[in-house]
Amino acid sequence: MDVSEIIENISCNCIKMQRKNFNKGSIITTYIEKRKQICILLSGKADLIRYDLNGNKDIIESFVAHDIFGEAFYPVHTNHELFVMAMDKCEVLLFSYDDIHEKCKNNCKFHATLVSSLLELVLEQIIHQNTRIEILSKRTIRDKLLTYFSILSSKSFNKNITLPMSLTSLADYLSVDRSAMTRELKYLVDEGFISRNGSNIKLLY
Amino acid sequence: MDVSEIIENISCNCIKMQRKNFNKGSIITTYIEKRKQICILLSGKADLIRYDLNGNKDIIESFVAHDIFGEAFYPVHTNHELFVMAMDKCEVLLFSYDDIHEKCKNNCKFHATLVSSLLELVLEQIIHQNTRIEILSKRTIRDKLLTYFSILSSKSFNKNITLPMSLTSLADYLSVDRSAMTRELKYLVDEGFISRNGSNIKLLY
DNA sequence: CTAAAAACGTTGCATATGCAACAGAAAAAA
DNA sequence: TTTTTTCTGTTGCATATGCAACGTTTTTAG
Repeated sequence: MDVSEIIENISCNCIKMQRKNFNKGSIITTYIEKRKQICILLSGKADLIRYDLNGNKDIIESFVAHDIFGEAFYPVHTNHELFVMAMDKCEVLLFSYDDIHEKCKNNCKFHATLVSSLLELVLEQIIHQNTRIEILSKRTIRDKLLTYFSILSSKSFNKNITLPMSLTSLADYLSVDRSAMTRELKYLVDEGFISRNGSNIKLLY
Repeated sequence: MDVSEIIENISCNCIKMQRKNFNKGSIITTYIEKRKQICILLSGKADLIRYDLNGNKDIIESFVAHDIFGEAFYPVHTNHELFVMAMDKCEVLLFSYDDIHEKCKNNCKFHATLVSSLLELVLEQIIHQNTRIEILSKRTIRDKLLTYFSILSSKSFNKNITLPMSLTSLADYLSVDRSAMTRELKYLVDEGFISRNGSNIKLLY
């Protein structure tokens, strides 16, 4: 079962699922006091955001269709306020992990397959996170960029890649200063590691 | 069902599971060509290791009992060699995600509960990773340390914390230079943010 | 179309941090 | 025990990078 089938089977009466629509800019959920909530983004784009102690906005994660998120994925003692904001018109499936985890009274087929497809979605999520960790654990902007590029490149089997986000967002994703990143991009071009035309980048190594 | 129950029920005949023992220093698995492998560490300690292009050893993750790992959690196009090495005597459960994911022919109870408890293990894993990402995305050593400390502190509800690993390992976990980290620790003491006695640290803020 | 907002490219400067090297302390192995 | 290995604390130095500031270009909204 894939996500679309989950939606079709939403009628299952042992699990309380909500399907909601959100307009751009509205809050889909906050990570406060809904410990077991899980959300699946059916369509649209949404960001997991925090304002840190200095008041700076951090985009912690960006979600697209079929991504899974929710307070269930965060430690109990999350000391700063996290919330997910719709960056576009969004359609979201919301439910509680408790409902999934408890044994289904009706032993319904839907329940079992839902758990199974959830597991699959979550595995996807882990892969994303491992990728992110791999990049973030590089110590220089250069290494972060090159690692990011080579992951993009190996995904598409192509030395020519197109950045899927703005440079501003990329800097945020890599957790580096935007201007420092631009500078490093220039160096990479100057030293012949890459060529670049806007967001089209060619790996020359 | 928790992990120990999984082990007891290993007799399930629809899923091929192996239970193996490893001595300190031996390779538990490599992340090459076993795309769907999942491992559960039943006891012991193990590290996910890579030698990067410069020949430097990277400890990407450290696993303890009940942690879950395997190539299934990594992107298909992992261009560097990853392997898991036992850091102690280890007991490991190995199986393939394919076996889990395919519909069980016998519709056995074990299969369903295994998927369910796997989901739980994987959720734990995601929480760990989110924590790691939160720390790694801080831009200074100071912020990484303080974030790490405050997470430790909120877990134990105590301003006095004991580092659960050596400073050398911590520097690796935070992806920073060890000597630079020691220096920053000293600054934090000097400026009155923390007091420290070996690996016992008291948060003064 | 026009106005507003966001993204981009650039630069000077201060400093945080990686790196190398070393010696002493602590822990592990023999 | 003794020996060996790992961990720790420190420092000098070069440089990578955050930060602030600015004008220009591109995108979005009205």
